[in-house]
Amino acid sequence: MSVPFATIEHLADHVDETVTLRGWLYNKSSKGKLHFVQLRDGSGMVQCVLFKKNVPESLFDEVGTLGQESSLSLTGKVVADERAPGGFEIQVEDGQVLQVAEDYPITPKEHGADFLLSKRHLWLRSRRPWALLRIRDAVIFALREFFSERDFVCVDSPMFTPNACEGTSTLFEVDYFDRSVFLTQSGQLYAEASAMAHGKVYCFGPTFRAEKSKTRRHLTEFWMLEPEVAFADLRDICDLAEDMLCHVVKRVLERRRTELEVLERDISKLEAIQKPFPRITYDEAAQILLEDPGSEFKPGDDFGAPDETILSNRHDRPLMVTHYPSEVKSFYMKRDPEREDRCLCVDVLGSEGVGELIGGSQREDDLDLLLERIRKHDLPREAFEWFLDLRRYGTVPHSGFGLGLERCVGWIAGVEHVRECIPFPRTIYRVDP
RNA sequence: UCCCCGAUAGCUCAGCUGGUAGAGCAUCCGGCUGUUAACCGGAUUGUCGUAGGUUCGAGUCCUACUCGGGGAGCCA
Repeated sequence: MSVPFATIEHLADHVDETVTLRGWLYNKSSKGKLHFVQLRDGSGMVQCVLFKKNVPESLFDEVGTLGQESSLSLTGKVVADERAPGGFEIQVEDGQVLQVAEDYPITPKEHGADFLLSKRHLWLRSRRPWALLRIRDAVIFALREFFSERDFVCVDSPMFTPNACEGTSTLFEVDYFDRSVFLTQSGQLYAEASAMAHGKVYCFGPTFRAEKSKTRRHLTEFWMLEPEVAFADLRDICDLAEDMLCHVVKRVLERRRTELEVLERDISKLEAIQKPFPRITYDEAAQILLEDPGSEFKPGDDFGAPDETILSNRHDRPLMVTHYPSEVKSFYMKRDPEREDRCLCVDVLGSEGVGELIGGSQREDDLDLLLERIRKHDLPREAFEWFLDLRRYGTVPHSGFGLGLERCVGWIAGVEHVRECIPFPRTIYRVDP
């Protein structure tokens, strides 16, 4: 008689049945003639109980010597037991050890960030990274679902680009046959081209910044989702960002409860993420900061990270700040027709003081104005000719934004550092493993 | 590029005004039929980041360097 395989995630469907689980030994404690094995199989973790009198003696002895992360399969009856973490346990009858692992470096005790990152290929197996990357998966799925339901087409932008989108200091240069090209730092310009073909598009892929940033909010390689919508104005794009964030949070709450609990996330903070998000202008935000003794903000400046924290901490949901001074923003953003020194842009600051999650704008759709800005910013016009074509042939008002995936995951999961929100983080001083 | 902090056992750390190195965990041995980071008893564990300097004597003080962490700027 063959025993069916089961996954720990779906054990509730197999109560009082005998199943075989295949996985790794996460932790073990022995009490003489009794072993408790915490088995993980990728889908979850469950306690397996081996009584000496219930299993083959060789298996009992062998399990007694197993080190952390040894691979094995265990067969037994699934029973509900209040004493077991998770509510279920396996009363083991038989099993097989696949490999005896020795001296696994990551113990159940505390470790430092440097050590864990140097062992990232193994650290992925630990509870916290496991939960976090499953939340990341749910965020990605929910984002694609959201845009698909709204008839957006996913049209990805290239990774290799011939030139900078804004300046050249933050680009990684790559040998490309007999010339050099750069790794993209934004898919936006290409997304604008795609939007003129499909109306509503988004691109989603890795993005590279050679900035020497060393903060909890920065990676040199991160994932960015960038929708671009023809005929949309600033207000449309703000509405879109708001709906998108609400959808993603709702889905994570539905599908990743267990993982949020592993991270000890305060669920009520996520349940508060509902429409409408507060929207204020740069000038209103500036007024708040000028009255705050904790801020060093000066009128006309962009907001620093501490300023963003002050602003976002005033609300229990994301804050949208619009109409920044044109001077501190990019050349492609459209000016406010009512006030030339302000542009039609929005930054979305996550709640709980996490800072910028989204940056977006209505795009400049007038050829002459765009030419003038390219000149003013000293950008190489030849490189932008294809982009200018979009204004020559049927230009329309259009808008878009960029969402930093890892920042979004960190915000939802309540995790401070973005390096935990991507499987293998790349930072200025770390590209291994 | 700038500012701040750190580097001692496999891991996390302690080591006072300078006097030849310590704990917990991991590992190994023994005990235990309900553990939740199990517990109890025993054992093993070191180029104190590197190179100079001061000193009778440096883990400790000084200088430089290397590596890493946090932050600023910039951004998502």
